[in-house]
Amino acid sequence: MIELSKAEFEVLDALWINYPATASQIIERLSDDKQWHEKTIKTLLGRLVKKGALSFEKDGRQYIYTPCMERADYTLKESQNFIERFFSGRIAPLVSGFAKSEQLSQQDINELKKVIDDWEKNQK
Amino acid sequence: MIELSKAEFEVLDALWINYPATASQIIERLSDDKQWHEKTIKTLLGRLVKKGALSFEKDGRQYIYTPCMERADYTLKESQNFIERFFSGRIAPLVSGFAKSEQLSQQDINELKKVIDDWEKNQK
DNA sequence: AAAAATAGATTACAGGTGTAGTCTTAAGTT
DNA sequence: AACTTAAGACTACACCTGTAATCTATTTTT
Repeated sequence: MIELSKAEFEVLDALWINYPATASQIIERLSDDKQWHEKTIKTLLGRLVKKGALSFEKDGRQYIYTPCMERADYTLKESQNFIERFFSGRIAPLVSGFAKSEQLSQQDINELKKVIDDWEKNQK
Repeated sequence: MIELSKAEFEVLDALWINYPATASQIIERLSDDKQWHEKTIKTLLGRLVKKGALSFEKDGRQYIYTPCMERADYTLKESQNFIERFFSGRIAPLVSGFAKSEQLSQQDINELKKVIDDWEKNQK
């Protein structure tokens, strides 16, 4: 699995919003939430390319970036990893922790029920 | 929130198994799964103390360590953080990702149902 | 008592990370 | 044509991390 740092992930996440995209577009998207210097983001783009998380094509002297993987695939792997490390690979204890500390809303519950429902339909 | 590295967490996790405990006990516990050198573990214990994750009392020239927080509290915070970063704070998409990629067993489903059930009882 | 083992403290060191600054070169502007 | 701007490449640098080795002082052991 490609290992990304927090900051690298956030840059990739900005690209996932819509791609392919240029560095300036990505910088633009990140400017709302982050106070990152343009140079910082470019460094991170370079590192992402080096790690194989992004590819690019040249357009004049600009690069047009594209992610090398889908967000859902990446987050799934990260989730598995996380749940393995903290909950021995079982997902219910994580949810249970949220429930016990009142972190679950009725909406969360409804969504979870739907996930379970869909899963069960799929088993038939 | 105290930020722990992967290795630091694993050392703390060995202490959570049973505490208070001495460095040698922790080293002993970790020896099954890890090929860490004794010195490595002691370095990590030192860093955990410095970060405020552990405290200790002296017993002769040994230290007797105790975690400064509970495992459930720590993992809850990590979970919140994780879910915030990858799923905008909503838990269902994480579970849904597992479901879609066939990562859920019947046992997981049963456990999740129980969590939901308990939650609903608690609402009444 | 001298020697050896051991506890923790201090030091080491390469690779990752956050956060840019400087360099080089090409494109746009005057 | 000369000047300025902007794109990416390269460099920087402190702190974190994994992974110990060495130092110092105290117990054990012989």
